[in-house]
Amino acid sequence: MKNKFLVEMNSRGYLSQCTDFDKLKEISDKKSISAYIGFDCTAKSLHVGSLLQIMILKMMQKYGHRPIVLLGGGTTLIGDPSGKDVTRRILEKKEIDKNIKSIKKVFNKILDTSNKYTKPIYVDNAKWLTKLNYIKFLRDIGVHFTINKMLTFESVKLRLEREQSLSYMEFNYMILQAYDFYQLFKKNNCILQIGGSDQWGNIVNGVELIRRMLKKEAYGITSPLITLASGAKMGKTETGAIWLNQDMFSAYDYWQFWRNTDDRDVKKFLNFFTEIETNEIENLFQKKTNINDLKILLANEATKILHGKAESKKAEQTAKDTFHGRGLGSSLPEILIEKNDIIKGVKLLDFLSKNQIVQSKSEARRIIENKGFKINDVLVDESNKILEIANFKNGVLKISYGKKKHYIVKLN
RNA sequence: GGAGGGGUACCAAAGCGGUCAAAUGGGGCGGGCUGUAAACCCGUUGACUUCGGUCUUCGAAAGUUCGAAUCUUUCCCCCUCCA
Repeated sequence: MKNKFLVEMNSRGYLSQCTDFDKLKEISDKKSISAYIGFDCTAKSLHVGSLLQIMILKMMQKYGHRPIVLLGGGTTLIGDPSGKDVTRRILEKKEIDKNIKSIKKVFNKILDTSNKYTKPIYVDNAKWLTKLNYIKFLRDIGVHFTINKMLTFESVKLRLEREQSLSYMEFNYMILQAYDFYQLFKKNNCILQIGGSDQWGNIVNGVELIRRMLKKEAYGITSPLITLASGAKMGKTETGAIWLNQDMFSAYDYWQFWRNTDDRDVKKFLNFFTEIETNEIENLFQKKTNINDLKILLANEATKILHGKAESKKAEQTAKDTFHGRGLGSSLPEILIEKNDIIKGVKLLDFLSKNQIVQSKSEARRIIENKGFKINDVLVDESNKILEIANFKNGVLKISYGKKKHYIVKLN
């Protein structure tokens, strides 16, 4: 049962680099192991950029291995310079703790929490990092790191080359991350650290620290950087990030995000973000299944993993109603409005900007001029349009902004 | 420490006394075509507006002028070269 873990990692494309693939395979084939991934807690929610890592943890569970989720309450206090060319905002502990609580929700949704052998363990490195004694730390841990080597790391080199400042605080990040791995190895018998490809240097540091301090072997794996066909960065649109927490990004929007995948990325995404067997995915493509059906499959499966089957079904139905029928989907965002206000007369412009559908009235005007708004599928052709009772059908009205954004307005 | 170059909208970059709410390109948004994709084409991209205009923007502050992104002064920040 356990013996396919690394094989599937590979076939799904989760695997980029590994410190010792054969040895790790040998170990993980034989027994259940624990592996950890660290997550950054700079925001209230993770976004799809972190989803690949979470999928890896989920897959481990399938093969009987135990995921350890490190929510970096300690390291977030410092800020990882990897992949960043500017120092990040420094957060306060209180804010970080709030973020951790919020981020945890997503893991509990995606990962299997019912099996006591593979149930995820949550750790917060603030627990040990904030208690470190500086001198002791330097003597015990610091001796194992040479500045010579640290300077050769990509994250450091990049900053130095561009003559962008790298504070001493940030410079220490990699040591702290290595120390995390050492702690988890010792306390939780965690022999593997997984991370994005930008984490390779940090992970290797941990492996080496463990070898030096404990004379034991630990392992590291990195997942590839996801590249989109368009060349854009995964999960970040101009409008904002694709958040995983439902209160920041609805299940319907999430479903839509996957439904709108570029043709060229569909196969990759099915492998990355669903649990459909690799050879089955291959089959679907062999059979030349309609690409739009595959996108729906992708949206359904991906949404199911994060938001559950019911939400996923609802989103699919809403999409069907909205795009193929003329109905009102139940997952569309709803806006309540007082009946009395409507009787008095509400300017469409005011309504749109007040409810954050657009940023300003000027923007709303422009979009109306560009034929961008519809009320109950009828084009709005005057910018001074006033919402009237007559526009409501059974107390409900649909406003469409472009082809894809729809809002249900209900009388209160 | 010395010499020079520069900070313009989401980004890049022009403008260098009025015709500048600021060329052009990228990105975004809307429309067309389509398949809720890509490519392509068109429009749009500071706010408010009774659609006549009005108000706030070109690193910051002060000044010159009827009038400043453009000139002057001070300050802040970046970059290049030399030591």
